[in-house]
Amino acid sequence: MKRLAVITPVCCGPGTPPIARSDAEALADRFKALADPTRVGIINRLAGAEEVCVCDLTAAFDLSQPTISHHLRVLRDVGLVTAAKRGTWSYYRLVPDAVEPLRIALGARPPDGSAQS
Amino acid sequence: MKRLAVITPVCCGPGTPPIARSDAEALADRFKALADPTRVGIINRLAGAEEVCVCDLTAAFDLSQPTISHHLRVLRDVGLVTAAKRGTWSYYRLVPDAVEPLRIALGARPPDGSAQS
DNA sequence: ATCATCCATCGACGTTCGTCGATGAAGACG
DNA sequence: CGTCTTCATCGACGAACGTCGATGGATGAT
Repeated sequence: MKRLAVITPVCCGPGTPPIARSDAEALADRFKALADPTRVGIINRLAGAEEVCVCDLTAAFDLSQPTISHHLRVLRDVGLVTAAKRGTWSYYRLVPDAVEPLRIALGARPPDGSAQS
Repeated sequence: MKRLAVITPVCCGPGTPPIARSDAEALADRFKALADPTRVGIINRLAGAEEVCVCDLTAAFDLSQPTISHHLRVLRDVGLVTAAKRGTWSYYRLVPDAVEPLRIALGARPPDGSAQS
């Protein structure tokens, strides 16, 4: 399991001090979780539906079931997705609060009120 | 050198068809370039200034000069930054158009007119 | 109880990655 | 010219990653 620190200010601006090492690591861990086409595809599917069953993902990706399970674990470990087991099936969904710091790090304005120098 | 295809629609929405494999690969390549704390730090510095000299980066990161040069090459290869050599020095800057598809893939609304189903 | 389905974990494999020291090209300055 | 500085490339090495087949636990159906 990873730490998943709450990433503090994070972004840009001509006068802003450079990012802290620990924040850069936290961001890099999340970006690393997105650094694979299959995981990008999984995230994309999760973004298009409330919830997705693992069985649908194994069907969609032409990879072995353990491989899909592995990718889901990577995404879970950095907090980008959560799993919920109901009956025999596991359902995954996105965690918007984990995605947002990434957008901000890429220069997106925070959606509303947030610390901004 | 990598392909750097123009990433087409890309995002989300309940009825949207899943992302194409090639688009997922193009996105993953860019995310992979961000999947390292040092490169996140470099991008962050580039976001905070018009241009940054390589000499400043080697001074800032406590890594060897070849290592910094390697990280810059990774970022260049995916088109996230560009280099300009003036005299003895090389200056790097961000390429906003390469960063934007990543924001969009993470669910940020495109800033103005863009294809959106 | 038996069997089938869904899915997570394990162990192994080839590949890719991050880092370094060494080297060399290009320009600045005597 | 020769010498320094700046930076990119090369080659090597250990660590991390993506993939798979095999295994096993949980649940549901017969």
